[in-house]
Amino acid sequence: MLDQKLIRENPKSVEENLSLRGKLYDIPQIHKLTINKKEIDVEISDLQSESKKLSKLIGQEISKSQSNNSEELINLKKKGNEYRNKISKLEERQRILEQEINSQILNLPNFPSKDAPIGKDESHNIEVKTWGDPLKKEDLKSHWEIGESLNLFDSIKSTKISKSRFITLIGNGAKLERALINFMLDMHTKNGYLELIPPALVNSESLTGSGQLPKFSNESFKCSNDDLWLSPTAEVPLTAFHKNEIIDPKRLPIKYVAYSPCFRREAGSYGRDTRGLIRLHQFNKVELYWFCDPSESIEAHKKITSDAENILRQLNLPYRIVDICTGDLGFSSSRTFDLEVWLPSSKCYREISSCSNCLDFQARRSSIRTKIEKKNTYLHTLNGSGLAIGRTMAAILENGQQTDGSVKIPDALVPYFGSNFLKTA
RNA sequence: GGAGAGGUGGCUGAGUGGUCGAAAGCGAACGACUCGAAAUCGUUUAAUAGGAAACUAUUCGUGGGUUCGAAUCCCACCCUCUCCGCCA
Repeated sequence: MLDQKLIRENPKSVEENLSLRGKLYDIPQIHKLTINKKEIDVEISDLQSESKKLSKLIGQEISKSQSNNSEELINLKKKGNEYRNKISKLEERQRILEQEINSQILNLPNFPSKDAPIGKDESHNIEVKTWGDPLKKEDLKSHWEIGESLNLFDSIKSTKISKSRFITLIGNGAKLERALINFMLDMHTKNGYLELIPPALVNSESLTGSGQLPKFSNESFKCSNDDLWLSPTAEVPLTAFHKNEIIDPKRLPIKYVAYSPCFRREAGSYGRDTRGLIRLHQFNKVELYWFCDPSESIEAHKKITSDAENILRQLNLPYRIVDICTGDLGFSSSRTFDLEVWLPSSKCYREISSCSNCLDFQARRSSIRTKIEKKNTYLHTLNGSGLAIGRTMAAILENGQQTDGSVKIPDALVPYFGSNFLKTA
């Protein structure tokens, strides 16, 4: 959430900053509302002050005179009543304005960072680094072909259970999924992250706090009888974990790693990635999350990205890092580095992790602060996948495929998986 | 799901219509004493919004209501605890 005061006092700069995203936002409109509300705030405060003084006076008079319906008292009460009427009328207007302003501000995305490349869409994203040698050969199988031949998962049967875009992992497929989760959690906890397993269902307030609501209600599954949603990413419960808190600066940075299932409706993606493990309504993910001092978030962003990268290196999967341009940035993010893993069958890099610096955007929405020189200050939050499990499995299957149809398991994963190769049973 | 109890500052906990943003204690900070410390004594110690400041307003789970005036009375909701039921 953007700072209401900033919009009131500096609407031009807000508008300029947001325009980098390549969309129009009606800041003058909101600006007018905030000015209007401010006037009413002052007016109400003045009237309340008067009314409070009067009430005290009445109290004093009553205790002095013993009787409580002298003519003087009746007049004073009448005056008090007038105050009350005036105030409640103003408060009504204040409430409406507040709601209007709030709903508009909650729909404004974060400011893009000055360092993010300027551009309209993903074609303007910048590749900043590549690692490893992308496997380029003809006759390479897709991961879903490999999965089928090695009987690792079944999507057809899963449509009976649920619908399309769900998967059932089978035998070694299930075991590989489990191995990947454990491997990643171990790597990150050794590296200073505290492990959390948060609830998979989250309430509306939590989704609003991290930026999924109100704008993207279409992208999450909602429970019909409760104010609960299936969490689309552990970023949501992790942000909400410290909602409405003032965190001792000595505790910062706080670094969490969380395994969680993630649920996404994938509305509007009909026909894309319909096969395999790339785009599912339910997938597992290990998520990294930082709460840090505002002065340290740029460094933290580099660190969280390299912590995610570390997993890809350990697994020996070729990847690249992409600096997301202003027009392609997610709603809550000011700067994002995507990690993209090489998928030989489609001869391209696919996103496997998105590492974002949200600055104080989520912290303000969720009211998470720290003390800096005795002043309460919104801290900064960062998140990054470390990594998406399904896509990692897809990458291992495709990059590790052998001519005999088996798949080589990356060395670092062998202790977790229990053997060097995936073969037909 | 049923019955009961309760939600007050960093914590414990008093407060059932008036000067209560809230006693007392604990904790914390600072000062005195001390070579230093402990103990003791003294002072200070909630947040938010606005304001350069003085100060003003709001906040006793949340939202409404009654009243000149609400932590206190009324209504709705949320949450926690205990007991019963059900259950992995």
